[in-house]
Amino acid sequence: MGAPTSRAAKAAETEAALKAAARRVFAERGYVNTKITDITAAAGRAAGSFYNHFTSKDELLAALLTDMFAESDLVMDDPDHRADFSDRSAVRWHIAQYWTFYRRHLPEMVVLRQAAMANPVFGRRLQEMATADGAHLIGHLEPVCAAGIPLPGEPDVVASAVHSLLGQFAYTWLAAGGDGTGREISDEEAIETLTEFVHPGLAGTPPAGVDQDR
Amino acid sequence: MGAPTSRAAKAAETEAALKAAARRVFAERGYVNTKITDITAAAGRAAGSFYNHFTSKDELLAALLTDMFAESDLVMDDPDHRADFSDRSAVRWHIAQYWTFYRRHLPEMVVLRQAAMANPVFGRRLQEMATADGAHLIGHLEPVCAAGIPLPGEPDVVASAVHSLLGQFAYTWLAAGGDGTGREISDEEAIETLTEFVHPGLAGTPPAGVDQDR
DNA sequence: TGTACATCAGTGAACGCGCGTTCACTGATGTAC
DNA sequence: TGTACATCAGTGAACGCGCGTTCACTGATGTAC
Repeated sequence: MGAPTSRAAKAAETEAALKAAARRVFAERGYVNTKITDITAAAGRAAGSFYNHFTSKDELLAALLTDMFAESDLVMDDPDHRADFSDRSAVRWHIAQYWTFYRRHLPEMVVLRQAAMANPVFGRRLQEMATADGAHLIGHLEPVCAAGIPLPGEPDVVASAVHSLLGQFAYTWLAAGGDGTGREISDEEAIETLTEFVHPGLAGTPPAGVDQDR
Repeated sequence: MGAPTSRAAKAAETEAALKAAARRVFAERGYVNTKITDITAAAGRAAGSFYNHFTSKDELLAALLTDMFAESDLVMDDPDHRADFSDRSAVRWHIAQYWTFYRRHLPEMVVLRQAAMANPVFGRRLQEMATADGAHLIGHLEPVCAAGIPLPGEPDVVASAVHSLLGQFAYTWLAAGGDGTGREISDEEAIETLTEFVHPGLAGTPPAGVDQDR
């Protein structure tokens, strides 16, 4: 920020301004409705400036995604990361990570979803994300299987179900304005409800509060 | 079909041909990537013909949705429709209905999703669908609550979670080509896994196969 | 340190492609007498 | 039943808007001597 001196610094600043502006404008109007001049205008630059940094809107999005994935790799290295999904707090931790990650990267997540529908390249990108999350999840389901607890189905299908639930639920409440009744949801309530909903099905335990000796 | 005689019949046939062509082309290229001339070409008509029947692509989509919702109202009147979600087969029936409906109306469901992201009118339409499904679901959760079984959260949030799961899972496997591993899924496996995943969390019962007296 | 030239980020008016939309025309169906 | 005219679905070439993209230009930063 401020007044950059060197050329490289000025260029970097403009590029960052374009990215930041794109995140804001994407969040407001969505990907397809955003014109390149909307981005440059929001960044306070001339239209032509865009092409000094990106060849297209798609490439700008790809750059935003690269930034995002770099961060997501860091999250997975957190020492609180525990493996056994029969442990409720391990499930909760993962759900909380997903939820807060989604919130932090709302523009990217929403736009990726949108771009995936129009452009196969981003479609594959989104699918790869799902595959990676799935593989990770399947790893955590191993201890459950090993304990002889029956899953609701094949591990990969169960993983995809969990991923579907988290992804769409987060999109609905964080991006699409909820269920249409005007209700809002707190992070706490979202994470708690999802945990309570997912955990019994995965860990083979009855939901909290159900009488177990009858 | 064949050679229509009256003007009205000919017009109706063209309109039907445009709708049918739109469904096909939408399914192939998606909504935003489909040009009006793609639709007319697929229907074997001239470009100008389109405007005798619809003022825009959006209006054509609205017409397709109207047809679809008319059918969805019928489905709900099925006599097999049972209310108590502590009954596993009632849950399964609803999931099966949703799944097969999604499959039958794949083009509409996919396109609505896509259009909802670019056009607030369709965004509201999709939200209304979710609200209606939610209200319906909440009705079925009443008996569960009445039996003193704790739900994973507030009924409206739980309803939205179920809706999220079904909607995204169906989209993933029916429209987006699965989880990226090339795996396919049968109707039977999808419905069974979803039921097994959802039912324990809703009905307060442990998943099938878990030893209950320990 | 100073001067002359080169380079490069940024500018914004202008260009041009793609696609939605129009409209004069055609030929078939409907109506009047 | 026949003729003359009106209506209307469909046609497709042409028009024009919107927006992505270019490019000659500006002024500041960097380099050579």
